[in-house]
Amino acid sequence: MNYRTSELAKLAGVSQRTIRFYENEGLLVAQRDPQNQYRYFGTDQVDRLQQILFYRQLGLPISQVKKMMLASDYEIVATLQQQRSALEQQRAQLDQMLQLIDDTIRYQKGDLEMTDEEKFQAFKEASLQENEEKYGEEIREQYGEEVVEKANHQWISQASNNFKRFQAIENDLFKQLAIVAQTHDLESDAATAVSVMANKEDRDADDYTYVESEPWDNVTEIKLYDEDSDKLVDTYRYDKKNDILAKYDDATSKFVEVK
Amino acid sequence: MNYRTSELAKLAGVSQRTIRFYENEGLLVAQRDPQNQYRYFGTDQVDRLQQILFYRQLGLPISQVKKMMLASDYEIVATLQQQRSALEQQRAQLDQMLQLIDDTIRYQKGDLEMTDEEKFQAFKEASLQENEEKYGEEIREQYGEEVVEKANHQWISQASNNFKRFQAIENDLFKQLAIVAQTHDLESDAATAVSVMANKEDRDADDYTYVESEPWDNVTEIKLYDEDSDKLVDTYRYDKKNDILAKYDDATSKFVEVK
DNA sequence: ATAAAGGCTGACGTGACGTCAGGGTCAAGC
DNA sequence: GCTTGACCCTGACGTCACGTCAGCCTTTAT
Repeated sequence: MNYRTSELAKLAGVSQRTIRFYENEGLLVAQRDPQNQYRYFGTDQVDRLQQILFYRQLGLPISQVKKMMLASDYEIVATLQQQRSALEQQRAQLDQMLQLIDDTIRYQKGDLEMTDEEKFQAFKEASLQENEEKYGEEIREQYGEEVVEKANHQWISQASNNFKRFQAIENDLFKQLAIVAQTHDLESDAATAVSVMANKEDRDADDYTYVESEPWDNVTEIKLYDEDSDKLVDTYRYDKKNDILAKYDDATSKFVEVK
Repeated sequence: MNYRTSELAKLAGVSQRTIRFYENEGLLVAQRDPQNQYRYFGTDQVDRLQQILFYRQLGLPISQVKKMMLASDYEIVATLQQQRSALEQQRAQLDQMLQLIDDTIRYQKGDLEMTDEEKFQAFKEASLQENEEKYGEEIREQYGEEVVEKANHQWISQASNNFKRFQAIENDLFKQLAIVAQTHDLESDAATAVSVMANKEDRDADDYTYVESEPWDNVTEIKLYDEDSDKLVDTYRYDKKNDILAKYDDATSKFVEVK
């Protein structure tokens, strides 16, 4: 059974360009129709392509894949193990980034119950300690004191920067949200404001409320109540992942995207 | 305090190229010495650079970073949330890869304890067409939950491929090349055979030999020796990319295209 | 016979820089 | 004053794994 470029591409779920690229690189071998230069791939090439995609999936660069296709079992396992530890390292880095974002976002939560000084101190200490406990030893062993000190310094500095920024939020965000709730003006700026607020805990105010949500929840429901009657006015859903704000429409009983 | 390019670079732990790149992109602003065009960065730019690197560390592309530097606090937090879920997705993918590698290594290690005959049995039973019918559809799908099965299949598949190649050599190509070497008939079919053989390791035979070559080498040199005298008879060069077979001409000391 | 569909080969684009090459500038030592 | 070496600058090309044309030829369907 012979496949043409497009067929093999469809079979493997990759683009034709990818097939031709692999063939050019020597990873796949095609027979050519002498008449029109069309490529024809045999069944063996289907397996080969599978093999290639398998290695690519693991994040190996093409150059490595080439070697893998010729390597002995032993070499293959060795490379896989190497790749494993590389991926593990990447995962640790991702965890660190997630922490960084969470810390940055969560910072707003405990905000209100502390004085500015306390907040800053707590943030500073917590972050540093966490980082130290988690990664301090490893990093120190690997890179030495200086780099760690420098990293810590940068962290504090960064925290300070972020803190300053959130101070700005502190000063006017709540006011803005109050305005949003009153005017029901949920266009661009307001929508964004709501999305920010959506990360807060349950809160009561005269004229609005919103459900609790963690930073990692992808969809948040926000309910707006009338100032006096305490009656539900509107329900919104914010999809953080796709940055879509939708409003509940009573008529159709569905959520309709806002703006 | 003003920093020069190299100083700022050292301070932030990035390359000079990075600094200049950011300045070109408008992310950093430098004053220039009118005499020599040297860049000078103020302390505000140090903060800015830190901010940039913070966002870059979170994996945001430069285009996003640009927006972030101008965005309101609300928009910044919203973006951070989006980025968080993106990073989480990446982490899930990494976990999947790690699992995939682990399973593969486990399989491979178990595989090593199998005798060659057992291996042979494993793929002998399943013909290629069967494999294709069985797994052809699955190929189209993204690697999902049946990742392990597929990985295992691929290992068998690879073993099968190796075996088939070996079989092909023994049964057909080797003899073909022998014929080629004897008759010196290097027309199309022969050329193809040679090109296939060129992908194999060094081998000795009575009447031919060929140099080692990787599949991605574009030009392969093939040397043919006399059966008895072991004397070099001809040297060929096969250009895979352009599918040109050339023969070394002693008279002109050049390679001349065959056919 | 014509049009649509599909194949081919270049060749440029992507992102965030790394890495020259070629040339000007500056401080120090002779 | 001159050389040396350490800096600085600006293009411009290289990286990686393809995506995306553009231009042209062939096959297939109507």
